[in-house]
Amino acid sequence: MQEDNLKQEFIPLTTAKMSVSYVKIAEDENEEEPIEIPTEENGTLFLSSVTAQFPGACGLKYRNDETHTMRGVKLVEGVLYPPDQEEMWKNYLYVVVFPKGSKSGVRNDFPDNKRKMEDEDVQSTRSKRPAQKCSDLIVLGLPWKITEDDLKEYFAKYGELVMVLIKRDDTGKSRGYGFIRFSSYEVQEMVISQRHIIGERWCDVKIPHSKEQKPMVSAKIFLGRITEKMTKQEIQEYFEQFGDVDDVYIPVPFRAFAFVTFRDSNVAAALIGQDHVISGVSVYINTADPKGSKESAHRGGNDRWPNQQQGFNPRGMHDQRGQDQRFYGGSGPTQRGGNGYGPQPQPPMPGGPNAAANYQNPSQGFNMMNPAVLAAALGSWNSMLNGMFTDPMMQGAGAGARGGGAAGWPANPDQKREGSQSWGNKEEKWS
DNA sequence: GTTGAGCGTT
Repeated sequence: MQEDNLKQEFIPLTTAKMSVSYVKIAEDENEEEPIEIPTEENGTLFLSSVTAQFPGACGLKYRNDETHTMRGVKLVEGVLYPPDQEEMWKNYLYVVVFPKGSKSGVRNDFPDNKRKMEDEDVQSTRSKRPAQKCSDLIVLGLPWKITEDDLKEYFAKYGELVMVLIKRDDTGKSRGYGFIRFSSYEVQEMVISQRHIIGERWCDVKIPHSKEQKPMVSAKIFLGRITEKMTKQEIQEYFEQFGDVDDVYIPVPFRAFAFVTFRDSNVAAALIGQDHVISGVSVYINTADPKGSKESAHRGGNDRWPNQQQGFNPRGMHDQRGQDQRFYGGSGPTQRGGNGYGPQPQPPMPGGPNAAANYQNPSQGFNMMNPAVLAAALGSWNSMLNGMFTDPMMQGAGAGARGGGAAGWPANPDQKREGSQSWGNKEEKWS
């Protein structure tokens, strides 16, 4: 019978031998130029493939033909499933879904989409490397038998992993928890935001307690004396010259101040204490005081800054493939000399090397060669002379010690004692 | 050889 024929022709997803196809995806429906992303061989689409192009994405939706409403795409454990088993992804244009209230950032807040974003903006939007914001994550509730490979396999669906580790006792038995680390902060947030089933057990991924103290270096500055006429865009555009701006926040009942969050906390740090003129208005910059609400405008430079440890990773353990440690170029004046860390000779600052040396404690590896930071620092020259300069970097933050901890893939395969583990083969790219 | 909230070497 006909029906049987039809049935025979139907090939289940699992066994389908389909050639790789592409799915059109864009950030919104009106996008002129969608990106085509390849599916897996069975027709599914890894969310990680999507986040590779759209950092921070947590799903897909599309407008279906019949009801003309938006439909979400089925997502299970990082795998997106085509809406139709026969027609698969069809020719729909899929729209990226971002987590609610998440840092998809300033870019969506522009009132007029028509205005093309500046190159810098595009760069920061497309950048897949939010750099140093990732932290190790603890995975609780693991089945005893799970191995690092299993963990790796499970979480690789979400994004690029940089470290996987399962805690064991002396005998090699799993303690039922482990640590992982992603290279993308967006992925990290997404993974944390949901529960996971790993080997038949519910597992939670959290920021470990040992890390909670370090609230991610503050890249936020306080901006005082702004006027009501100033817009977010205006402020953002101004500060982009010093580095990528992640967010600008202006309290709604106007209160004459705002917050600007940079991508690089060093840029923020270098701006502290300065006066800037934006559209003819003199504004002043201070620390954002992340903690309580201490109205501290004039402090003698004892504001406690969160530890700077994560900022510059001396061993670069989480960037295996030379992800950029260079900073945002292009905006700063001169200086592109070395991209190294650590002790730098006094940068050629106008006005005297002594002051420069004073500005930076070389042992902290504060990188004055970063054009953006340098630019910001140059701007603070006046404030320095005025004695208003506060040096958050001088705090002995002890950048070493703990930072390099247990992260990184096992340096030597010998680490895998107790048979069941296997770091075996495909580790080239990880080591 | 067991167990099921927690928090990572050396």
